[in-house]
Amino acid sequence: MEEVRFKKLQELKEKGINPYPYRFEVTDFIGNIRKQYEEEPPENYIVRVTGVAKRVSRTDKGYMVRLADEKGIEILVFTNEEGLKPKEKYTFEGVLKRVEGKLSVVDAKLTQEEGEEISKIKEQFDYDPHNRPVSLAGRLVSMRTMGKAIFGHIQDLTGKIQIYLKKDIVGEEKLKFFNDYIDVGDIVGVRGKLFRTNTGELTVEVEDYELLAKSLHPLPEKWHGLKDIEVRYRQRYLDLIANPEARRIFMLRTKLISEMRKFFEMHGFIEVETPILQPIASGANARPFVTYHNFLETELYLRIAPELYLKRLIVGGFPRVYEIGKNFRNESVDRTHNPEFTMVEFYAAYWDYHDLIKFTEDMFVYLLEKTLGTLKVKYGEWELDFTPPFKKVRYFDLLKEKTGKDKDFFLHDFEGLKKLAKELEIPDVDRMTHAKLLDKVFERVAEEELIQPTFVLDFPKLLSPLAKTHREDPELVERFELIVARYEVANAYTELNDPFDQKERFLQQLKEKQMGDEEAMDMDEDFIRALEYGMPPTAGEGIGIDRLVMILANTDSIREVILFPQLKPEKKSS
RNA sequence: GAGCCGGUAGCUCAGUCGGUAGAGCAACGGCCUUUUAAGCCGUGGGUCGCGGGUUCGAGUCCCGCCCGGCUCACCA
Repeated sequence: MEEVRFKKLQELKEKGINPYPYRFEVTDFIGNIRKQYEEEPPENYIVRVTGVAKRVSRTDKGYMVRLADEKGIEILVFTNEEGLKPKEKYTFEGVLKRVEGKLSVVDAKLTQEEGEEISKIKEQFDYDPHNRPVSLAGRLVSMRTMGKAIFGHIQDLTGKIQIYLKKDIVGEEKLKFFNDYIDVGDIVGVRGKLFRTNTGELTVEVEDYELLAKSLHPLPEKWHGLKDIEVRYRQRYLDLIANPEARRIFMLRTKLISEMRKFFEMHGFIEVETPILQPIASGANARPFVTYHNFLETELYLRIAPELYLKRLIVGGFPRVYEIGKNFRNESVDRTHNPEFTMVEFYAAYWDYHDLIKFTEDMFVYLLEKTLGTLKVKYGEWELDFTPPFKKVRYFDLLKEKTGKDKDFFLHDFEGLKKLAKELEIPDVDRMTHAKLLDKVFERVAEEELIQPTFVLDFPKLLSPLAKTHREDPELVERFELIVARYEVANAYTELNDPFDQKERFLQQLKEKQMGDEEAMDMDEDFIRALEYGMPPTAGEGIGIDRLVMILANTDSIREVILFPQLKPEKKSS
């Protein structure tokens, strides 16, 4: 198949036609053009339509019916009704919605009552484009040749639009060229006028077109798309071409990050960049990647967190900073972990963690309204409600509620805690430090049930070497985690700015490391020195972007929200 | 790292008890000037993930390996 296309490519070159030309004047993105002539139906707009079923197709869940009225105007109906037959007349009641740009009736049910004409409904939301001239470009994703005319769809990131070439307008030669040399998958540019076909679809009547790039490989199948998960990740470009859901998720991700930047800017934060190559990997509990700089003759680590650098900037007098960027952790890869992942970390001088709670709620409300337009998010079986104030619960209150044991037990009865952990069937209990064990027990008994957005407040000090001691309890720190759908989405605290206390905490971490905790933090002497110059009272927070996108996109795999997730290299079979 | 599941045409998938490797879409040739999962007639297309073994005979059974998915263990 590739050979046929390669032959076409050769022939084009022989004809003196460049199959890879330099530019094409585009008047707009396809989606923008469609938006101008297509109105979005209101939420939950119920319609009743009557028409003849022209085709009944099975989909993943139910059936898709192409329904036409007497004038031939068509609408798509998605239904679970069984036994529908083509050429029969039906009336459906359902919700009017655009599916991939086309007006459709979803969740439709058969009804005996009188239905409206399809054309009446479509007129309200699909406008006449009045032969407006356009120049559009995109990938040809389908083609239907009809002798002296050709239909097809071209697609860009923003949408699809039908193109129509007929002999009378485009000319015999150009029509033949399209038939002979243009394939599904090629990038083409078209110039022509917008009109609606007999069935009501917005279409470019092509006056002239250009091949903009030849595609040598066939595209994935148009109906089932690309399902092979491995190919979807390894060749993400194919996934993006073939699967609208993939495009939707990454558009959502882009939108979220862009709105996040706006929100920070609105609140006086400036965006900064701190080193990814760091001589000391500290600021989080994780194993780093190690690399080597030839000229400096030194080992460097890919950062596991930007925290200690961002706080140096607070010392330097930047009162509100944020950084959106990658962190790298050399741990295993699974459904919720990629070796490189995106976090936003932000720090505000003169705030404490109470300010951050409010700020976080405000930010989530803002982001949700800008991206999904709702505070109630469907995630798997659950409906997550982000209406503030979010639930708040103190760390040890939650533990006490679940286990009946109090803070004293967890912090001072190491042997008792071990026994409890064993009862909870936590593995490798005997090899864990006190801090690690406490963390595990909390995860096992408490996080399981934290589905709705919940702030867990006031963590034990031994789990938080960079957080400031709680003003009311020396065994706690002023820290919270925001947990949503069992994921730790945000982690924040009033920052420790006492250099002596900070040094003690690092020393404690070194002890933990010696006791076998590979992820304990390293001492950063210069960071201590920075604190000695004086860091104002400060609050800081990190939000995991990937996990947040997972929740908004309603997916349970981090690989669905990272464009190019890490996979093992493909082995060449040579 | 352990357990379970998967890998068959470009894509989506069938493949019975071990007995000639299949369908739809895509491709190729023909017909067709408002089609839309277009339609109609015809044609070609396979390292059955890789390597070994058992067998007269392996996509199918056995062993090893590669890649992916899920679950578990660790980081978020």
